[in-house]
Amino acid sequence: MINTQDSLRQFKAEFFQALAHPTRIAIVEQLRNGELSAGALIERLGIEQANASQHLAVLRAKNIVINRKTRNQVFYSVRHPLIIEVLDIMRRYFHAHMSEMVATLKAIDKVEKIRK
Amino acid sequence: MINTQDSLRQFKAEFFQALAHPTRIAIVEQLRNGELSAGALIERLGIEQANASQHLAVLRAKNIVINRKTRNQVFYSVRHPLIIEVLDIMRRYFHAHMSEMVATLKAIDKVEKIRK
DNA sequence: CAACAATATTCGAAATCTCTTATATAGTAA
DNA sequence: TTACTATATAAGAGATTTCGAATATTGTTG
Repeated sequence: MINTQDSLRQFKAEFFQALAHPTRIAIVEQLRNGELSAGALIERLGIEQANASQHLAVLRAKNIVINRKTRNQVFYSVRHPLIIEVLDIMRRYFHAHMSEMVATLKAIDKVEKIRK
Repeated sequence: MINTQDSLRQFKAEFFQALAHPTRIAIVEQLRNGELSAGALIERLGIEQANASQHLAVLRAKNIVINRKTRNQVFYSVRHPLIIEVLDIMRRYFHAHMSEMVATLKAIDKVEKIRK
């Protein structure tokens, strides 16, 4: 038996899966300030053309990016501003996380010094 | 050459990966209002004990949940409130997404009707 | 101690993901 | 048409994820 809750979780899981790769996160971040062509993305990220195209296909499949074809170029952009918002929260989370990790390392260091 | 940007993206990707499964999202959602024992989670989610334990291990490894052992039980809780915040944004994103999907379906439906 | 309860870990098979290489498609220009 | 540019897709190998079954660990109780 499948309910709305399950569908919602499935949806969220697929969304997270789509962003669960450094290259795809880099793509979305590059598109933060507006659209870029596939070629521009490839140049900025310094990755293989086929690889970039595959990652873009993943992001497209999950509706995280949309594309617009003009002449023989394809321009990509982030489909919804909330996606950028999620990444921003992640940055805050990362910083909070990092602070804690640094604090923990300092504490360990202190203990090490006392031991000597 | 590895820089902070890359580490940050790696970190974000691993975080997303950790949440990229319906069961793990369900776990975090169950822990939204406070800690629960592993047993309580298993009961609420209706999944295999070993499976739950494996998913909890993934969430632990990425510091998304923390645990506290008391007697012969283990109580889990979400480590950082920003994680809940991310899921909340996801809910908003989902709803925005759904509205668009419904709108699209209605539009298609309208076209279908006009055709007949 | 033995038996039990709660949870974690290991193992192996199936599914999924990621990368590189090769090829296909579509638009443009000569 | 042929050649070229930009992008997408297919195919296959290797890595990772996921699950259930079995087993291990740890704390409790009699």
